[in-house]
Amino acid sequence: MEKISKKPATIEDVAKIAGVSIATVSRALHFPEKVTQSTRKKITSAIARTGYRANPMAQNLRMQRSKMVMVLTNSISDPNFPGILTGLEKVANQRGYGLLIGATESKANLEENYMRFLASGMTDGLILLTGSMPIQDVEQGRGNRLPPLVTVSQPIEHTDVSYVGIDNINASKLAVEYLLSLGHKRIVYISGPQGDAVSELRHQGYCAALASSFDESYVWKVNGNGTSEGGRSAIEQLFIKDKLPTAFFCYNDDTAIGAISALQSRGFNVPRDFSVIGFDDIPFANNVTPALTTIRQPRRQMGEIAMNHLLDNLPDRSIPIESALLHGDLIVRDSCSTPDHSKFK
Amino acid sequence: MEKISKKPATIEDVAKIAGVSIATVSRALHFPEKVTQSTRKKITSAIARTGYRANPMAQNLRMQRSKMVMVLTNSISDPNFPGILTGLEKVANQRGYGLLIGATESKANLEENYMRFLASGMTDGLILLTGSMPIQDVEQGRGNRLPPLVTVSQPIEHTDVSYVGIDNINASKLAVEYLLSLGHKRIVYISGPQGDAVSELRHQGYCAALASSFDESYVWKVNGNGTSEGGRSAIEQLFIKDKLPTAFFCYNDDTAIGAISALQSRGFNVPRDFSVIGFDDIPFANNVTPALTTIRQPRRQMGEIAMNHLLDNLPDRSIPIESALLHGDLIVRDSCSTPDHSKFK
DNA sequence: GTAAAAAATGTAAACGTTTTTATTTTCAAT
DNA sequence: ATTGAAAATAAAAACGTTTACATTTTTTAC
Repeated sequence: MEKISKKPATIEDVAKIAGVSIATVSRALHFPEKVTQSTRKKITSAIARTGYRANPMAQNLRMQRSKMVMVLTNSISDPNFPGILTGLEKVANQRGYGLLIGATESKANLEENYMRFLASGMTDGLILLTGSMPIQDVEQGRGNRLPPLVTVSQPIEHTDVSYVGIDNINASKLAVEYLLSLGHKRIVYISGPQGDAVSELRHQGYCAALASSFDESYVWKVNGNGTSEGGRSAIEQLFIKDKLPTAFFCYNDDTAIGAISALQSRGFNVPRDFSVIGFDDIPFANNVTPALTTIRQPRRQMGEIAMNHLLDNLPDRSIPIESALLHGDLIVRDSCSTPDHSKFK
Repeated sequence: MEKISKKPATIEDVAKIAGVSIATVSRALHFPEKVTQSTRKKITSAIARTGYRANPMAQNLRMQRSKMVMVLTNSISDPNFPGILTGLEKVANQRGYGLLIGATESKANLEENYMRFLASGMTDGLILLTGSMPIQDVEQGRGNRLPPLVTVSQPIEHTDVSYVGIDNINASKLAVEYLLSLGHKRIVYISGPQGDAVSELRHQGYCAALASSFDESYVWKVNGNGTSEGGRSAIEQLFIKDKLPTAFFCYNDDTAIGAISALQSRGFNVPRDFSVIGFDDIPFANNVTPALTTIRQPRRQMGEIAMNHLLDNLPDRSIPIESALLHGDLIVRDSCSTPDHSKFK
């Protein structure tokens, strides 16, 4: 039995046992080539004997860093969040960083809390999923600015920060073109929340796809809010009109699922009577009936790219503002088919 | 304009401006009553002028703590995870702690990584969702044991640690009794993964409910694996037999959804032909057709209780081992009805 | 064998706090 | 006024590292 001390071993204990100075121990750990083989051997055996682990707090204080990255989201329950987080976590862990998570619930006071946290230097970097730049505490111009950051999924308007996400315009175009290729002519876009930047982009893609086939009179938008409830009420809203579309392109899968549910409770069959296409490919898209045709977001990959990008640029804060636009794949399942022209007109 | 220095202000800057020693500044911050009103005023104004924020790294080093809690899960994509995490995060944030997340993906090497991290003192506490005690590095009896921990959702066998979860036995009993009350007699339990402790408990609850009505000959278990695929294949497996049940009590909602999907593709209607009840009340349980009758786990609340319990006992490590068993509520939706005795027998 | 250069190691100064101990100031009681 | 206690403050010692600088040891070249 070694000496049974309650306190964990320090670098000093190791140095004493190895018969060298603490500086040499530190060097042996960080620059093994700068230390003679023989002393290196003594040190490693001393480390083994003591079970020494460098105290990260002391390291962080000395090196003015934290080895922590914070990821800030509006809601942990966002269906896209787990996938992205998985990617973020994987590379953070690989590269020796801890991943802190924060949820603002879109509340200003919570966001402020996290800003304090970030400004205090407790994090080396920030991954933003909130879609908006956090309020900067203007009073404190001093040194407590935000750390280097990368935004993911939700672009931030008119700001010069790195962004990782998918090419919403082209992905949406892909979806709508698929509907067109099935023969649909009257396609409604059920939007996300009002003013949502991503919803706007997806609408643009929708328009672009229609533009190459028809004229403007075909673009047709109904407001949702990003939830299944929103999709449901969009359908209700639409059924007041006399003219109906044959297909729906939805802001996201939740919306699509709500829309399908509303159509079904009105006695319609999807995809026979109406085609519905979603966006995101959330885990449940495949478990819903009919299985949802949708656009897949490579969530995990987005997380990995974002974290790598952030970490790459941590040492020298010379972050080259850069956007990675991944492309979304069309996942064909069972919620779309050719329109039944005989039925509606 | 104040002096525009790049570095954030330290306690020393504040002390200098206020004309006192750094000790007094520290005291003014932590024990305001121990400092004269007049000097307190000088100090607070100096703090305001400099925009001083205590450096948490230095505090942590000095105070031998980290103000961090790690939550370790097998998979971030577990449908129960976001809810629990939301609760954990909320109170951690409220109480000034950072929440680190780690995903083991059930891989030993990753788990080892996190163990190193934990042992290094980078975390003051641990929330375990993995359902198993992490492998302790036996070589290092020294000081790097695990921090205080609380397990959530997944109980850990024969170990004396605090646990927060729901009363699986009684909740399952509730579910099965509901089926019995509808008139079902032949009820199958579709289990979770082999050897899963929670699945075992739910099976016990199932048995208990049957025991009060019938004899043992009615208990009837089919193996799933906790995924919708598992639920699907359990159904297939069952249909080889000549005798069929009228209702299914499933280990979890994923399993139930798979089972329903399998029944539907065989042309049956749920709940007319078969009743299916799930467990968890995952977010999608309400969006599936038919909307799933299930047992709700108060995930958020579980997270809150667990984190409060952990944090309460951090100062003095006198953790009283304590289990909080919440009760699960039956959420009646559309996947169960009275059995159609005329049809099957 | 010696001087110079190179390599290895040691010393000590940070990093920014909290807290123990020592000192000064205030105040009450004589 | 003087003493003693109490209250407020200051000085200094941690906490455990990394690293610039100083010193010693080894190697190289003559």
